[in-house]
Amino acid sequence: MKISNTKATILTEALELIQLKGYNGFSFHHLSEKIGIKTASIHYHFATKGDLGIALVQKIRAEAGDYFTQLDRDIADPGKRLEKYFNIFRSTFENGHRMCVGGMLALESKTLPAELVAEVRCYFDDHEAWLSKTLQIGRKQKVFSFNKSSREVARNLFAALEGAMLSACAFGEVERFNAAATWYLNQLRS
Amino acid sequence: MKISNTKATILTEALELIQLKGYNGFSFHHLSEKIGIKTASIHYHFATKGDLGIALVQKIRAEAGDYFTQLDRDIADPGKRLEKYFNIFRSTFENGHRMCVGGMLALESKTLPAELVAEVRCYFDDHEAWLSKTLQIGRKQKVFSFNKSSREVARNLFAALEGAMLSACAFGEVERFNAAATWYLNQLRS
DNA sequence: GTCTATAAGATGATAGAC
DNA sequence: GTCTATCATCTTATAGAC
Repeated sequence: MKISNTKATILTEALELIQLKGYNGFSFHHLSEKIGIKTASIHYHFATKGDLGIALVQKIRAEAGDYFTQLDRDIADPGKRLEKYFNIFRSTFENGHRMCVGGMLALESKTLPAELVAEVRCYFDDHEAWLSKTLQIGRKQKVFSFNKSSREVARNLFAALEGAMLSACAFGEVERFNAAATWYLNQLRS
Repeated sequence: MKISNTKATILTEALELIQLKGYNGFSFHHLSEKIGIKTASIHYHFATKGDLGIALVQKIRAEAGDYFTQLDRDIADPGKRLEKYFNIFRSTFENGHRMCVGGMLALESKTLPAELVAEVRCYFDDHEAWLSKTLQIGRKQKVFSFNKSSREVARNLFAALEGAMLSACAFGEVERFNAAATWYLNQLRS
């Protein structure tokens, strides 16, 4: 689907603001100053703040889906594939110490509109489903080794990755993410 | 140190609000309604919202310190000690799906006063230091097994626990915390 | 599509009476 | 210590001109 320039810019800047300050930590005014547009104009594109949040998560979910397809197509080894997947998070943090938007919104769940919460859960589902599939393939190829179901391990791994991002954010240190991610990966390798 | 009744009540209710909605998701008005006191009265006890946050983290740090002492004294086996430590997080979540306050504030760091951020980092340091000590003892007793320094593993483990809480909060499911925590623990056991 | 103007409520904080 | 009253500011959102 084609999205107008302004609409896309709003989503891009809103993403950064949420990753840095959270949904409750940014306002239409912050957005308007970053973009150089009045708050009323933002409301033209997104009726409410909740609508903006929903559109934002839908957009990043679609982008993640495309990236998953790309990883599956371009990288044969499930181990390398997983490493490359980890880079999404690392790059996010390296780009101004941003948090994963899904994890950020997850912690703010109790203050968000229900439809946005639902979208955030779909975000988790997407990642966990891809991880599950990748882990399963890797186990079949003897690249990974684990006892529980791939679905459960995927959940644990994704949770751990979110925690690694949180820890990195707490101190502003990428190294915290890297060390944790490496540890998790080594636990899974055969 | 002795803390007046009202002051203690404010801290107790503020803790719940932050664990549920985050620092930016709660207001003095929310607090005042829960406690049955006017917002002006809260300002008598804590000059600013930041001061309230700082006092709150200092209080829970002190309580955690007491609990660490208690665990070290009462539970001989490092494995059991760690399991019991995990219960802090489990109970927190089971009590109304609350997030760990340290992890919540960590993600809001970029919107918090500097002194509060420093306090949050001390909170992380406290937990990681105790975990490091416990892991080291456990390794000496062949209860745990790991290659890296106990300090690094402690960081990875604490990050993973925060992630497990985040994941549980995302879906409102304790099981997500339990499954992740069990997995982490099994990775460490000899 | 974007603007000005404005509404209506929330928010952190203070002054001064009781 | 707690209250009423009040403040300045911020926040989401709308109406209507351009």
